[in-house]
Amino acid sequence: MPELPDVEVFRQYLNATSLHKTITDVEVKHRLILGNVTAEKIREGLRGRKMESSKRRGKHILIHLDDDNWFTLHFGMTGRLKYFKHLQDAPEHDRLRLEFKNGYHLAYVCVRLLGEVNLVDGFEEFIGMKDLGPDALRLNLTQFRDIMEGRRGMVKTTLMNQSILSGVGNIYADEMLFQSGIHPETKIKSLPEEKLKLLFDKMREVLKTAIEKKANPDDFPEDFIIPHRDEGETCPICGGELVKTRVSGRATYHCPRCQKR
DNA sequence: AGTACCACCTGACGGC
DNA sequence: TGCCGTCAGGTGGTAC
Repeated sequence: MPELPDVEVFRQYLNATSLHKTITDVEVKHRLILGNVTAEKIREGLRGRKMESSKRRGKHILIHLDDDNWFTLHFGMTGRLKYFKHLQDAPEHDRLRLEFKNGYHLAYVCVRLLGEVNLVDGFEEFIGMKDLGPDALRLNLTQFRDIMEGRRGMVKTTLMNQSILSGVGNIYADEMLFQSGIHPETKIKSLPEEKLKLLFDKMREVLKTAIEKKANPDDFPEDFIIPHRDEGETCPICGGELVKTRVSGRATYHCPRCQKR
């Protein structure tokens, strides 16, 4: 689930439910989701604090606390947030749970424990620690060209490299390449200028559309490939059969007719 | 710089 | 029904 659009939706959810409320209790329910902090530090750092605002960089949410520290969330492959009142409504697999003064709770849910929470002094310090490239939605065409300049890798692998640009994952990489008519294994350096611009435009369009639709594939436009990522499914544009391959170890779907090498 | 492979985890699913 | 291999939208390390 959690690529840039999903994480942006989580951030909006957090903003709508959990800002400006005093945190009265913190429960770390599983240590594997802790980054460079101990359970003690998380508890001490959050208890009595309020979350005042949030930012997103790639697939990370950074929450500004009222003591000027930052509480960060990453969701791995299976993370999400859930705000609820009564403990009997607590979701399964919640790994961190905050309680607010109003009696409500915010759960950080992460089935596979591949996500991570952190507590850091500064925004930039965190970005540096994770070596995150510019956010895929806050990047202009010139910056995009500069970033891609001179790269010898495959286009899909490059799009998913969080140090080069952050936010694009396996699913949405497939979508923007499909919308651009680019084969996922195309070498960056062999992409003509206008194809690179098209990819930039489609990257933004796909991410923005997904956010508008609350990252729910059921509501995606008819011509999106995401709802058709499955064996034996057909291309929503030409009707041909989609092909599943593996690109840098990740399941990849494309339409051989619409995305020629 | 780029790639291939392994590892970290849990849960769902298909085959037998 | 139950066991087993395989796979899953992320990332990091290592070896080539």
